[in-house]
Amino acid sequence: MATVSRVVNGNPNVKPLTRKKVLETIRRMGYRPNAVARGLASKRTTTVGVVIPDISYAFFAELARGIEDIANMYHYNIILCNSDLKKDKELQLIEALFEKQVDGLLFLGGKVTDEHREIFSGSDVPVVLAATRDDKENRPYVTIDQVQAAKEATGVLIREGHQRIGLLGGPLTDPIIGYPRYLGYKEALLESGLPFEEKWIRMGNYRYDSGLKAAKELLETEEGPTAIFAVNDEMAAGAIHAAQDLGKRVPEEISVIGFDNIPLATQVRPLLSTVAVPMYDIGAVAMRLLTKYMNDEPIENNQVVLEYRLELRDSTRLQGEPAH
Amino acid sequence: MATVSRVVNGNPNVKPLTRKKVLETIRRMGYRPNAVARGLASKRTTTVGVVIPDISYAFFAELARGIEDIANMYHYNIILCNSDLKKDKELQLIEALFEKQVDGLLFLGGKVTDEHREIFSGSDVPVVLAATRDDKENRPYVTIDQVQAAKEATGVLIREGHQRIGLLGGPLTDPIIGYPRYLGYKEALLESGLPFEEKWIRMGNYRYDSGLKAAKELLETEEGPTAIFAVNDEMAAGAIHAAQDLGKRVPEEISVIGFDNIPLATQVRPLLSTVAVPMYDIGAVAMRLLTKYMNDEPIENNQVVLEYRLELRDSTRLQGEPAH
DNA sequence: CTGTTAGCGCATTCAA
DNA sequence: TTGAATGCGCTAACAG
Repeated sequence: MATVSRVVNGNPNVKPLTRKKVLETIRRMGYRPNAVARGLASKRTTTVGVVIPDISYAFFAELARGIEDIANMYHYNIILCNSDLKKDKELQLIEALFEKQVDGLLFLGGKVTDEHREIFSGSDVPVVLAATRDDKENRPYVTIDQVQAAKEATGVLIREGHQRIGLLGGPLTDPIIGYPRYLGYKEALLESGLPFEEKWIRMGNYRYDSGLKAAKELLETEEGPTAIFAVNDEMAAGAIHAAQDLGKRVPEEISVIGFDNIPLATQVRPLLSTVAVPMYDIGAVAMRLLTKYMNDEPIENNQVVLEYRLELRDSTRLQGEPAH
Repeated sequence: MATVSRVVNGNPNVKPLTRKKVLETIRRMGYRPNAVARGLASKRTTTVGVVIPDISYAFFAELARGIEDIANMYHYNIILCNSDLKKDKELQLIEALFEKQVDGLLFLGGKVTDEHREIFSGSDVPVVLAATRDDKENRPYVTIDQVQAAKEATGVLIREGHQRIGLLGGPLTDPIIGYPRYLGYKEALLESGLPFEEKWIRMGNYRYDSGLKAAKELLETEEGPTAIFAVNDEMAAGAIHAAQDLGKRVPEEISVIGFDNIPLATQVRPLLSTVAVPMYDIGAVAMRLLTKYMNDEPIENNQVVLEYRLELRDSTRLQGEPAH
C-alpha cells in the first residue's frame, strides 16, 4: 500500500522492477487514485479558488484564461466563482472555497473591505489579488497603474488639440475601475489647464448599451465634447456608434479612445484606439505568483504592476505611440 | 462530534437548544468544516467538473455563466478546464476531474470519440454534454438543432432573392459546429435549386480575422457571392467589415447573416442578423439536468434540444421573423 | 435526541 | 527498499 503510494507520487525510493510491477497492476486494475483522500492525508488539494466578477465579460474571460493556463501548467485545477462584484457573495464564496481546502485563492477585481481582510487573515491559505489591490493592507497583487493609464489616454485627446473632452465613466464607488480611471481623466485635464466640466461626464455600467446611450446624450448637447474617453472598450464602441448615428465622423469630427483592448476594439470601424491592458498576463502572472506562495518558493516581488500600452488605431487622429 | 456533524449538515434530529449551543460554539471557535474530509466520508464533494473548449470565446463564456449560476443555486462549485478542443487534453482533464471525485461532469462542445465513451462509462459519475452530442451512444445532452438553424439562416438569404450565396464555415472535421452548419447551408441551397459552388465557400477558424480575410477573398472574385452566411458571429462581423472595406454597402449590396448572437452582433454597424442561440440557457439547462442525475431526481427528458430564433436585424434586408 | 464506533482512501511515520 | 501502523476530519450506522 505504501509502495503504491510511492510510485503514484513519484517517490524515488522504489526499486525499478517493483515500480514497473505496480504500474502494470494499476493499469490492469484500472485503479484511479482518489484525490480527495489524498487531499485529506496530505493537506494539499492542488486546487485553487478563483473569485471573479463575471466570466461573461470579455475582460475577465481573458484574464481567466491566463489563470487557467498557468494553473494547468503547474498541475492545479481552478474552482471558478462569479461574484458579480457583490460583497456578500464574495465573502460567502471565499468561505466556501476555504472549506474546500483550496491551496490558494485568487481574488479578482472587487473591492477589498475589512471583512475581506478578516476572512483572508483568518486562514493561512495564500491569497493573491488580480486586477485590483488593497491599498490599506499589504497583500500581494498583480495589476496595472489605472490612474496613469487613464491619464495618458486622456492625454492623447488633449494632444490632438481637443478642448472639450467628455468622459464615459463607471461608478465612482468602484475603486478598481470607475474611480481611478475617472481620476486619471481629471488629473490629465487639470494638469493641462483644460476645463473639467461635470456636464461632459456620464456614468455607465461598462456595457456597450450604456456607452451608446450616454455618448448620444453627450454629443447631442450644445457645446458638447469633441472627444470622448471611455473607461472601457465596450462603452467606447458605443460612443463610436453614437457619433456615427448622429452623423458625425470618427475621428474627423469626434475622437474616441477606450480602455482594455478587448477583441471588440479591432472589431469595430473605425478601429478603436485604446489602452492595451495585458489581461491574459495579469491572470497568468497572478497565478504564477500564487504557485510560488503555495510551494514556498522565494518571492522577489509580490506586488507587481504590469505595463500597459497605448494602442492608437483609427478612432483618434494622433499617430504613433508617445513615450510614457 | 456526531451532533456537531448533524447541526452542520442541517439534520433535524437535534434538540433546538443543543443546536443553538453548538452553533454558538462553532462561531466562538471560528470552526470551519473541512469539505475534503466530508467528501471522503460522504462520497460527495458538491463540485462538478466542466470541460470547455475556451473560456475566452464569448460563446463559451456566456455558456459557462449559465452553468455556474445554476451550480451555485444548487450549492455546487465548478472546476473549470479549458480543453482547446484537443482530444488528448480533454481526456486527461476528464481523468483528473474523476480523480478529484467530482459529483458530475459537464462536457462542452468537443467531439465524443470512443476514448471519451470508454472513460465516461468507466465511472459512475453522471456526464451531461452541452452544445454537443454523441450520435453514437445514448448520452444526455443539451443543444440546439444546428443543421436546421443553419438551414433557416441560409433560407433568409435565399428568400431575399440571392442567387450566389457564400459560406464562411468552420473546419468540416468539427462535428459540433463546422460540419452541421455547413450541412444546413448546403441543404438549404440544394432544396431551393440554387447552385452549390465550392468557390463560394471559405473555411475559417471562427475568429473575426479569419472571417474578414475569407470574406475579402470571396467578395473580390468575379461572380462572387452577393450574400454571405457565416457560421458564427465573429466571422460574420468580419464579413460585414470586409464588404465595407471593399466599398460595398451592407445590406444593400451584400447581405450577411451570422450565428450565435453574441454581444458583438449588436455592437457592429449595421446590426448583425443572426441565429440567436440560447447560450446561457444551454449551460443552465445542462447544469440543471446534471443536478437531477446527481440527486437521483426523476428525469423526464435527458436529451433536450433548445429552441433558437432568427434575429433579423440590419445586415439583411428581410423583415420580420419567418415561421419555423 | 445524543454519544460511540468504524471506516472513507490515502500519505506518512517508523521498523524492518 | 518495503511493509505495518497511524491518523487526516468527517459521515453514517448503531446503540442507548
